[in-house]
Amino acid sequence: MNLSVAEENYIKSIYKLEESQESVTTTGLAYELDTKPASVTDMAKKLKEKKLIDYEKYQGINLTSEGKKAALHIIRRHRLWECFLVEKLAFSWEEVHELAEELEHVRSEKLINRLSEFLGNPTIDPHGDPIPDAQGKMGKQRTQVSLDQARARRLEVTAVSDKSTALLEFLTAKGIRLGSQLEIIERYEFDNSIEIKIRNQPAFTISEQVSKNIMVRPL
Amino acid sequence: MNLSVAEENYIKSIYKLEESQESVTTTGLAYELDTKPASVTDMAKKLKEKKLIDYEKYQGINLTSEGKKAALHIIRRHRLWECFLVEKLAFSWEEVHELAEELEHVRSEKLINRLSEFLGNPTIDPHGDPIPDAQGKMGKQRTQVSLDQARARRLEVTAVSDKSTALLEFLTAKGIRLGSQLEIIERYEFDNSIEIKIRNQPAFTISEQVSKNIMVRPL
DNA sequence: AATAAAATTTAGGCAAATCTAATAAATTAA
DNA sequence: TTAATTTATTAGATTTGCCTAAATTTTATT
Repeated sequence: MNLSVAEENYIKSIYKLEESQESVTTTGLAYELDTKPASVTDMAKKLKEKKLIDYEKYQGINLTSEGKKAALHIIRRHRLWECFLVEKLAFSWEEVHELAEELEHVRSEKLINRLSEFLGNPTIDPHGDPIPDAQGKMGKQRTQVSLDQARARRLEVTAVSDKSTALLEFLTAKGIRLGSQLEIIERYEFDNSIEIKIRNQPAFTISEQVSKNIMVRPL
Repeated sequence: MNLSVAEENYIKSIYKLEESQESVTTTGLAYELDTKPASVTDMAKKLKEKKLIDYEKYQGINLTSEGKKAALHIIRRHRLWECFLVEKLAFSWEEVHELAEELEHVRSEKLINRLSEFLGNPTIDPHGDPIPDAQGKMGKQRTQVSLDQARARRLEVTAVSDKSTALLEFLTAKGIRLGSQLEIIERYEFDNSIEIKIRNQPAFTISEQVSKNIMVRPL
């Protein structure tokens, strides 16, 4: 199956939305891809034709198993390039997403498998997300919840959902990275902000918007 | 200046043709890009508009100094990726050209400069071609001639002009690579074929078509 | 110099991916 | 359960990059 860059981006976004939400809507996908609903409808017809999605007028969009397989291959490429950029070229985690968005569209099984090998077949990327293997199989996500819903008091950061430079720069500035050990000091019901503390540094407060995007596991 | 992939490929091909020939014609460029003359005319108008080429109807095409600068940046990306593929991912020299054709279109100064550094700032690529530096400056090509025109008897292979898999596989099969030391045994005027010998291996004959594409320097 | 041949350009079209504006369906609210 | 609102789709254009066929210009030949 030969996909255009545009088609690959649609498949990837549909996968991403399916992962978090229940249903993928025309408007939601348009928002995710920074395009217009009319464009999404057009592309939906094409992807249905290629049997990558199930789609009926007004009924929303779902990846077929073939679509899912395609998505996992794209995600594999994306995450392996992110690893390369961070580990070999010393980029920081907030810089790699945009670059990987471009590199992921170079379609060569051999290239990507060699790259994986070169990197020691990593299983998680710089944002804590699992990397599908050559067959598209993804290691179980470690049981993790977002920080705003965590029940334990002492937690370890396992991943970050939002890959925007803005969030990642903020986290870096606050000293939060993968593996950071946090202690919840206080939860403020008014705006759902949380006061947290890392090691023996002074405590600070983060908004709900931020805590929703930090994935953690109890320590 | 933001160039599309198509525009970058045109610029690169024009540069390549200017390097070898004297004038770049519509038909020649169409052949190089595996497209039609009419398409070249269309694109010529666009590139002229962008001040990357000098172009007047029926008068052929020439890169402006800005066009040349753009070409050197693309070539730098191409050749650095080739180095990466060969040195880090263990690809052979006949496999890397096609992959680099795709990777070269990822436009990030930072990425390419980090990559260069990671590779130890190489100055020649796996086919013996010089790599432009970050400013687009290229180290002088070592004085080299193609094998069919070489006057000395003992020669060293410094580069290969044609990057086709077909030629490179042939050379590999014959044991010819960068740095190989050749001895010319005989030249046959009839078809301009040449009998050569490497080290203490048996001599063999290569066609003019092949020898034209092997660059050498006298030993 | 006139004509034939080759090279180049123009005209008109097509496919991909997008857009805006208009329409239709589904959902929510009154 | 109508009406209002939101969501989704269609219709019709646009841009980029390419094409074929026809026309034009340049170059080569007699």
